[in-house]
Amino acid sequence: MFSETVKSLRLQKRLTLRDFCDQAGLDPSNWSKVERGINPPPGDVGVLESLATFFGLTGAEKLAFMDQAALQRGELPPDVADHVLLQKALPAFFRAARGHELTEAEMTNLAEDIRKLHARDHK
Amino acid sequence: MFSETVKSLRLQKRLTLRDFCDQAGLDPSNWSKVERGINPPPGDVGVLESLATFFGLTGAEKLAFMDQAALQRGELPPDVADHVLLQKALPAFFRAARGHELTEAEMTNLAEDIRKLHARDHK
DNA sequence: TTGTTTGTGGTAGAATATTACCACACTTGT
DNA sequence: ACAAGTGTGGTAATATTCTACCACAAACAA
Repeated sequence: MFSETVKSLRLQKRLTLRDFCDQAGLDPSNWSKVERGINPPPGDVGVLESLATFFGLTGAEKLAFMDQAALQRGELPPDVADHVLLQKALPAFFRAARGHELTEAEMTNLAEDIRKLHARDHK
Repeated sequence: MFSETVKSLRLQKRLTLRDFCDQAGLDPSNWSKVERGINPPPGDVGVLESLATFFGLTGAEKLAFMDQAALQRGELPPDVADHVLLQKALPAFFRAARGHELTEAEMTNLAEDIRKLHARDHK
């Protein structure tokens, strides 16, 4: 997820791994492993933000980027982690989905339904 | 969440903190902080499982217990963490809820709606 | 071949996070 | 007052995670 994303973003900029790391202030060896999912994404939010800036990500794109990093680390995004009410909904969400074999399309639909539900509840 | 849960479970068994820790093989000082949310819940799954067993939790109760521990640590439950398809839905879920002030009741409804949606999609 | 550039593996060191130890204050009971 | 039991604060020790360094192999070029 995060690994594929950062690699593809780097390649879009036509940068070699070393050049990219030079410009972004990262260690090439470590980053090579990050891009392959061997090492975890950086945990430091500052590093992630500078990466997002480097790639020109803003708004929703940037948020998704940060979320991907957290999720690949097996963590909750920081703003979710201290969103008390949202956290209360998460166990129910896990319960609903756990143990089911869902196709990717079904999952996408479910996610979209959630969004719509939310919009309806708050119109 | 986890902190309140374990404290209330211990009190239900009418155990002092020290007695409980003796029986469960935990350090009283650390556990005191865990019950107050100062120290994080144990990260070791084995420890959590033996706690669940000690409290007589099984099935859904046990899962919820494990989820609470992970969430209070700001982590995803391990089985969720490597549930690829579920992970794909999470960013959408975060996006849907982020930045909104939801009442607890609304959150509960949302969670319930998710459950129903899921059931419908798979009937 | 020789030199460069690319990505990668292994691992030591640093940085963090977790746990355990010890001493203390506060109660309660004798 | 004393003793025993309760929970807690501070911090040292430990364990874990993360990062950076170095050397290497493959591909490519001169």
